[in-house]
Amino acid sequence: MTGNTESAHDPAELGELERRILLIVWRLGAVTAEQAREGLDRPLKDSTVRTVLRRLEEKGYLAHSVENRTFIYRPAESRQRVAGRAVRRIVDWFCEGSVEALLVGMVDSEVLDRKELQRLAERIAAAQQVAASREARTRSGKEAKG
Amino acid sequence: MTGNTESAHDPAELGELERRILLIVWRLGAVTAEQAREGLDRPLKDSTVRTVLRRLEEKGYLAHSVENRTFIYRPAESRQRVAGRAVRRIVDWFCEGSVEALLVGMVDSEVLDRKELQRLAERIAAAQQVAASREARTRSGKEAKG
DNA sequence: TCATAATGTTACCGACTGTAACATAACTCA
DNA sequence: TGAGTTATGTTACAGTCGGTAACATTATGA
Repeated sequence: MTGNTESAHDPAELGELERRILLIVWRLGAVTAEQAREGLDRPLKDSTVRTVLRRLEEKGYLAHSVENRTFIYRPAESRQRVAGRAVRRIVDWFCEGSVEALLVGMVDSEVLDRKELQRLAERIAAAQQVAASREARTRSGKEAKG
Repeated sequence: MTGNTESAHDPAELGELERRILLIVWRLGAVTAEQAREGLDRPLKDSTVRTVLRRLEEKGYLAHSVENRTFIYRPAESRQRVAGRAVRRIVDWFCEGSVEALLVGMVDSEVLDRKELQRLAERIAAAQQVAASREARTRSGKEAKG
């Protein structure tokens, strides 16, 4: 392949098992390899699960701490944040950056129906409140961060 | 053919070159292998491009017709439709089916900012008009079709 | 020190993608 | 009609990634 410089991580790059395990971590908040293993429907070897957890950490989805010699994995990012980036990428790839075009397309392809749109509009109104207050808070309190 | 009528493919499964070529087809509407090749920034062999076009057709993104012995590739689905399905999948995977949760997450992760949300809300209003009239049209005029 | 419980390391296989060479068929024109 | 041109058909190979796991090593506690 030709040298690909960009792209930190990308949910699309996740395999099925990786995704399932990631979901488990999101659901439980913090897990040991053993707990993750138990959360699966299939019986997989301990080393398999650990490998996947490690890969997820390498990819930036998880972080771990050590507690009494045992790795505790936690999400490095929220589900929504990851999903949001994934959507952003799709928009960039397929809609030339226009979120609106995407939404229109979703309606057009009946991925979204009117009812959902209605609720969406309401949610957006609410989200705008959130965004506004977040912005304010960010400006006042989070200056330290770059 | 894989007699699978729906949800067979997934934009995330596209490689870089595949995606680029698909975008070219979407942009031009209909292309020959040669035209697609010319649309690329890199100089690739004709057979390479044809292979990718064929794979895209196998995956359901493109369809072709023959015109004077020459294959003309056209999109099998609109960009937006594909993007919409991709988003739907992300929502299903990462937000447990809640589009609203996704939107909120996008705001939360600053993938969407307030300005975009504003425009989005406007667009949604417009899209609702479209959806409404589409529905009406569908009910009244398209009855004849099976 | 030995058993136990963790983690570390390494590997293999299959699928997918990028990339292309080589083979074949059909059309055109002299 | 035969050859050149132009298109498609077939096949392949190497690199990467994800699923899966065995085996090695280290630390802990009795």
